[in-house]
Amino acid sequence: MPSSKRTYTPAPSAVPGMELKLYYCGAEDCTPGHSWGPGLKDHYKIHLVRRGRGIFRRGGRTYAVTAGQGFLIRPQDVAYYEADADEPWSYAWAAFNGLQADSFLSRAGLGPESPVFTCSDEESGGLWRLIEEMIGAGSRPASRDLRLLSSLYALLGGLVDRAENARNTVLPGGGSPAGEGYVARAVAFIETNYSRSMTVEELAAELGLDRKYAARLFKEALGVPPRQFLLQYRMEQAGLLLRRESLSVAEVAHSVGYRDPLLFSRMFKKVKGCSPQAYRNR
DNA sequence: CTAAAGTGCCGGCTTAATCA
DNA sequence: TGATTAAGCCGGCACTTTAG
Repeated sequence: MPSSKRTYTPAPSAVPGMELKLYYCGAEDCTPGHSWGPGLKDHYKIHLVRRGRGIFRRGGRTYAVTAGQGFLIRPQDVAYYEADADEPWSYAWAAFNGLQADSFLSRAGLGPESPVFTCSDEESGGLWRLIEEMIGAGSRPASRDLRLLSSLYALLGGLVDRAENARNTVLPGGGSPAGEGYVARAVAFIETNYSRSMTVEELAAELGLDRKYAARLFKEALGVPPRQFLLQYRMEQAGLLLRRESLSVAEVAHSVGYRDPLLFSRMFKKVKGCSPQAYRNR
């Protein structure tokens, strides 16, 4: 009888650990002035501050972070953080990576330009508990991997909910300026749509705002207009892709939303100061 | 070269604060 | 409590600049 070979190859996203994978987690009551960095990591890491305060620096900006807030370090971010000298923070962290990590974080409104988030007491308590669960998962080896992944998904789910709550509570007279929720959504939209030809008009429609008004809020919050931000973001991504020798410049161009490779090269040179080919050769 | 994007100015609308 | 004023939000219009 001829043997019939039967195979099943799951899609990458269905392989446990490819979509989302926990690297490590922990919690610490820091000593005054305790710091890390400046340095970079090859994965995502979320810190959640339970008590005290400190600073987080990334991309030339410094953020004061206090209890109830958290911050995100992204792969290849040059980051630095330091506990306050008088009221050092106690925080918990979860480090992870995976194909879906970036898109989940975008949904949570956490992008390169918005690495700090603020929770209500209730939200913060819930997220803290999840990290405690992760830390405790080691005591049950049989189900450890499943429990860790489950808690990690719940943690990201909690962050997405938090972003949604923040959006709904952003009203005139509320704590933060009305534009911030919109801007976080705009950044998330750009991060998930940069690889195709997208327009600012489309971005504004996504937010339910007039194009000009959306652009104004964007520039006020981030200092650059939306299209400029999109351009820079595309070129950052292109730079990463160019380091992979296997992709041609034309393929990189298409990957970051350019139909015309010549135009891509022109824009790349404008932003990075050298042609894509020269950039790769370095 | 054209369409899209950015910007300044203006004015309508809503909300909040103040006062008679 | 109703009128008045001030401030912020938001979109229209007209114009210039720039990406594609």
